Amino acid sequence: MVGSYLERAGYVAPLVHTGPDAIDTAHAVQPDVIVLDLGLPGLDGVEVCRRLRTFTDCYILMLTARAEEVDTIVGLSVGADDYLTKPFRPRELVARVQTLLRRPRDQAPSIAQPRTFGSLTVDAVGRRVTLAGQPVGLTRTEFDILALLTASPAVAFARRRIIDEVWDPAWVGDEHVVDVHIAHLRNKLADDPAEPRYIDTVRGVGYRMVTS
Amino acid sequence: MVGSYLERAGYVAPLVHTGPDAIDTAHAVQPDVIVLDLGLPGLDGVEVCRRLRTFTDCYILMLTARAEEVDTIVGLSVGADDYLTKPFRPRELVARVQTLLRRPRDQAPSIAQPRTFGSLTVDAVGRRVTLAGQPVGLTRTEFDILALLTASPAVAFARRRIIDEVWDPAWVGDEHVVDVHIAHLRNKLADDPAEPRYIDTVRGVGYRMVTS
DNA sequence: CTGAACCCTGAAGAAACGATCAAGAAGCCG
DNA sequence: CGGCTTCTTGATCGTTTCTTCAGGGTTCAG
Repeated sequence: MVGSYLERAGYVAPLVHTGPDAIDTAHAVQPDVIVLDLGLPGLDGVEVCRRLRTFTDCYILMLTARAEEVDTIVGLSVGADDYLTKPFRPRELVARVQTLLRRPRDQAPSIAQPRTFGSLTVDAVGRRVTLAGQPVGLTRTEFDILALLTASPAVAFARRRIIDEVWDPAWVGDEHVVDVHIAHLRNKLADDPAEPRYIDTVRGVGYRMVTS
Repeated sequence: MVGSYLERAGYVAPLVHTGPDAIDTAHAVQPDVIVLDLGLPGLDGVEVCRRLRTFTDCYILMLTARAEEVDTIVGLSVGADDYLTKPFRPRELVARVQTLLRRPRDQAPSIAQPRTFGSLTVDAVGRRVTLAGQPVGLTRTEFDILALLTASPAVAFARRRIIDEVWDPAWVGDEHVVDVHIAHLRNKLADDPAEPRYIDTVRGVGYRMVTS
């Protein structure tokens, strides 16, 4: 469906159905735009995107399932230029592609690099955290909070903001859940709240990464 | 809602509510991104977009009602760079804006920068204050007052105004609480009320940043 | 010059806040 | 369906922060 609409709009649109094929084909044809379905079998779509970004700076338009909004945010941070949530209308897709092609090109695509804070390393794409080289086992929520904080280390995040981004804006409940997860995080990172090396408490507001 | 989310994300986001206002404001502030609601009264949103394009090449993100797919196509053809259909989640909007701003631009994006007054630096997003490079530990209220004053250094803020903005318009109590917090602030900033370098007393009114 | 209004500041009680723990609920995996 | 992990709630405790109050200084108008 995607391919036929793009071709009817005048584009040459080779189709592949697996992640490895996508990477091979991208190498071979050097496309201007890649429409990437996150539901691709054989390899995680985000991972495909990251790999594509290692050798091409062409536009990447992601297709995601409506349910996973988090994916879209990750997608954009991983180097995608735009995304569409399913179900979408074919004309929308075509319009997006056209818009992308009207744009000037980015010379330096931003690949989500692992971020380091002292001996702490946060790999947002691989969802891995290491402390002094040792892997740290974090739960999903703990990781997401840490990923959010480390993504913008200069920003003081309000509890509500953390909830909006990590949970869902529609979430209802006590904002201080965040505190508990932060406590667990600090515990696992051997971080003393009174003398924090990683996570700062911003009293009356929320939390922020320590930037010395 | 749109404005508050963008501001929380660190952007300066003036709000206007009619098409003519949008055009005037765009002329005045030369924005990096315009978020344009197609449902704007007073002028057809598409027409507003067309007129904006006559004098600016900033990014335009359109907000449209889900029902009108045609609008989105027209919108893109008329010069919008992206669009979102309502209802959308605030995070989506912020992510889209951020993606737009990651694109190569002629000028640097105007993300809220730390403000400096002599050797005083106020970082509103990170909620950090430094004096001659040294971090200053402010309480929430102290910081909020300073952030308010520095946001509009030319404005003399009445005590009541400060309370409305920093506390809550519903707050009841003695307006002169502000004085106490100002005193603490001045103390921490080594600011002498008789010879203020940062915070001026406006007798009978309130306080204002020193503008030398 | 003088009184009244206004402002500054220190101190102390009151309120708010954050860290932590434990227990129950919910979710996930086999 | 269990067993296990993870999440959420609620309560407690120590600490920080806010507010009030009062005394004393400063400014301004008459």
